[in-house]
Amino acid sequence: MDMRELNIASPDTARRLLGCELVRLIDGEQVWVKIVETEYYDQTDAASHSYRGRTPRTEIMFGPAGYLYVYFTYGMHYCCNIVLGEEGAGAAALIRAVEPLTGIDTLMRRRKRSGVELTNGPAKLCSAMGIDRGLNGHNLTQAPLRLEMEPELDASAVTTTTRVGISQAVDMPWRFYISDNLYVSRK
DNA sequence: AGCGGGATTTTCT
DNA sequence: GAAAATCCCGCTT
Repeated sequence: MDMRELNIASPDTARRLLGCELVRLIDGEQVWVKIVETEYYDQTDAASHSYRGRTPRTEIMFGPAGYLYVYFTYGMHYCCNIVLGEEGAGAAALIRAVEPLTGIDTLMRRRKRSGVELTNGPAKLCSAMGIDRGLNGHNLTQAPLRLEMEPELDASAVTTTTRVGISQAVDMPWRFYISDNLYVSRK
């Protein structure tokens, strides 16, 4: 159960992150959340930021696994990924939804929402958890944002679908979510 | 419940 | 100059 499992650039690794936890230290409180929805992107994938090779934005995506890749989009939102694969792979798992476990008050203060609306989307969870440009390139073995590996979920608990919000490579079945989880962005 | 538009800025063509 | 790994609000049905 350690982060070396992230060194394989494969959709399976994005699925593997389901059920793992993120520990965010913010406003003096430890906020624990469980990852419940991910999508896989890599350099061979026309929908991926890494598709056209290294750029200033995608530099982190081409680095070692276990680091956070944060991007800004639609002039307004941040989304975060966990970098996967060996250096140079340009692969990552977009975190699309998480389930809050502790620190819900802290998340509500930042998000100005409650219930599933706290974290049931990639930009929503970044807003709730205070993830922005400042955490781009952050090493997830360290505070203030840590990844905690958990046992792999049984395949029967996971749903696999095509990805959300893209216009290229729309048929790749690279979105994964915990089937019965309320925080999944959409079913 | 579902559709359409606006917000707002980075990135690449 | 246009599109973008999104979200929210208001209007219609």
